[in-house]
Amino acid sequence: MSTEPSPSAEGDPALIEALGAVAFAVMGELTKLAARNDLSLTQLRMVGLLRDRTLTITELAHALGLDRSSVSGLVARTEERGLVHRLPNAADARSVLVTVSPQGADALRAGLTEMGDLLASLTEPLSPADRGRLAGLLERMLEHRGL
Amino acid sequence: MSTEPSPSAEGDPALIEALGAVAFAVMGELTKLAARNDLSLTQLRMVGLLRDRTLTITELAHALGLDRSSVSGLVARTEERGLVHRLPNAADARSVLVTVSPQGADALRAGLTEMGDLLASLTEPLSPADRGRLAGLLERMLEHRGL
DNA sequence: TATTGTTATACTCTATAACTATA
DNA sequence: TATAGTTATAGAGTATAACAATA
Repeated sequence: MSTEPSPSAEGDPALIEALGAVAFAVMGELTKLAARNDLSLTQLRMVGLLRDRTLTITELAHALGLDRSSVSGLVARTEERGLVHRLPNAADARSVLVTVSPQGADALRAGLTEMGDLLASLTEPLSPADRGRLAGLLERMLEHRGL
Repeated sequence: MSTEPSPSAEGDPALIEALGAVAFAVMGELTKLAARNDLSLTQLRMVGLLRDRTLTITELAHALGLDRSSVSGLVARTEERGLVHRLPNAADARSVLVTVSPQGADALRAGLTEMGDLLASLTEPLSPADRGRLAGLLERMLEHRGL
């Protein structure tokens, strides 16, 4: 091994290729899944984030990695479909609390069920033991990034 | 184990969660990477597909999972930026052959280098042996789907 | 002054439907 | 008739900049 840092550490080309391909495959399937439930992928993500909590526009923007203005429109469109509500924040009159409506919770439940089926089918070629190994490896990657 | 088929085989919830989270993380990073290179993710994907071959609009649409009309506009925008060219197809006057320009090849090279760094950093918490295991598991999932 | 959310604007991506040129 | 590509149209997603209300 070189003693110099490797600015372009190409790593394992096969792994890079596989990670990218799996990411595209999973995202593609998730997008189709959301569309089947008459949602955009971003809307599904947002409803998922709100499943067990209430967030402000700014907090949502941070969690989704989007600009506040993007989230403002996203919430407006999702609210028009009756999946979320905007409530006044008693603690700060400038901000808005976004919550999931009962209808949104139903949509999320349906989406999550489908997602489970989908990802289960993706990992179907693996043995239960290998699935556990895969989960462990992925989780270690995520933990390291604070996810 | 039950003798009945499981219509909603929830599989391993931890694995499902991890797969989704990794897919979002990878896609997010790839999107930012493309943006840094002044490209959309779709444009980067397309240029990548054309790296070592020439494809028609219809073939591109199939490879990208998009409608031909979407690809038509995509190619037009990408051509405006000088990254691809449209050439007549001598074998069939109806169709168009899309190729990467030298400028597109440069952009792709830069993008791929960054992508290598990026995914290498994502898998950095894993030992080389674990990276090999991860690549093997992912590849088995992909092979099973004909990817 | 700083922050929260919204709006105006502009662009990309995507699909459906209708069209043309060619096969 | 069937296929390849384009165009018109529409809607979602996204960002930047400017703004009003509140802190």
